[in-house]
Amino acid sequence: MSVGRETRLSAWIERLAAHFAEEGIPLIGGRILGYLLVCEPVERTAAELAQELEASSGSISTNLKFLVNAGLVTKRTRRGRQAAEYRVDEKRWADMVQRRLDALVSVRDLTESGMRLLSGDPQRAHRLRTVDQLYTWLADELPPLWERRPTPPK
Amino acid sequence: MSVGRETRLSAWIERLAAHFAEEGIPLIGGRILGYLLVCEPVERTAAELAQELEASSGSISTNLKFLVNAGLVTKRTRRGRQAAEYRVDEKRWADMVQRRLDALVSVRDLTESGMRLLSGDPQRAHRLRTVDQLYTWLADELPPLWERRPTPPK
DNA sequence: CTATGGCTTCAGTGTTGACCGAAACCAAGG
DNA sequence: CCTTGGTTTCGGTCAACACTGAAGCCATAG
Repeated sequence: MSVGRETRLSAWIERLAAHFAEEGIPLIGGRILGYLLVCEPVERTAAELAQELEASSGSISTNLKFLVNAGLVTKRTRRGRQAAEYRVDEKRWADMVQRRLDALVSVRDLTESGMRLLSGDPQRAHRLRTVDQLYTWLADELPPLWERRPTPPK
Repeated sequence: MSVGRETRLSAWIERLAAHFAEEGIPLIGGRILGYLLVCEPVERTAAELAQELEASSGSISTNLKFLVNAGLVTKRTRRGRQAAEYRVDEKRWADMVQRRLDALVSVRDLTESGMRLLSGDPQRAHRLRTVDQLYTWLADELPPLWERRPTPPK
């Protein structure tokens, strides 16, 4: 006996949330993201999310604020509707990825200033130089590659 | 009146540790890494690290175990020496970076399986498709780029 | 075999952060 | 102005984790 699509999607949402939990995004925040990526219709109110994800209204509020602030979710209010509607802004997903790449590349600033402190003692700088060269290569390669990324039309 | 190089290096170590703390590496672990990158001579015992970094022997032990396990630090024991000596293995730093890139790319497995669940409903899959295309591009580009990385001679 | 120095283990402490649920707050509608 | 439905704020709980320091463990030296 096979399980329904919605059940599978629940499991999928949970896996996605677990992945991002490891990267520092709260579990409920990850669930919201996953749910908003696949729900129909695309917009949901905070109350609907609380019920669907079985989370407290407080947690939903906190995490929605976080996601809106990160740009991944947009909030829309409408005249005549007391409830705000939330939806993912899938286009902004790239921003999040870019932030992660930037974090990697930014280590180069550290290795670079470390190398300056050790200038005049190449012997002692040897270990740090190896690391610095790696990050210098990353800093040279990643940003241009990122720029060549195909942006979705429309 | 200017401060000495060792003082500056202490501050540098602290900045490095702070950076990696944000990425989930314990503060003391980060300090050990930074210190082992620039200390002279290159090898230190756990006791020396504890004194130099003003941390408890327990913390040093735990974090050294963690770093050795991650491959970033190697432990060496010598006949006639009761104290083991630790040093950074700067070559292995690339492994850590690769793990981070892999974590990014691995999201593609999630988006891919999500797309499968939504096959047959392209309308509903639209948001996820946008995200999936981004990670597909990353999965196509990053591994080959990484392979082209110049590995240090010697 | 005993003593010594150093490393690791472990129980305990303090802190951080996610989460909950109730209370306060804020429209919009009667 | 009061009510209603919804959202945000806030105090409190709980679990996870970094860190400490003391006790235990090992290996070496005498």
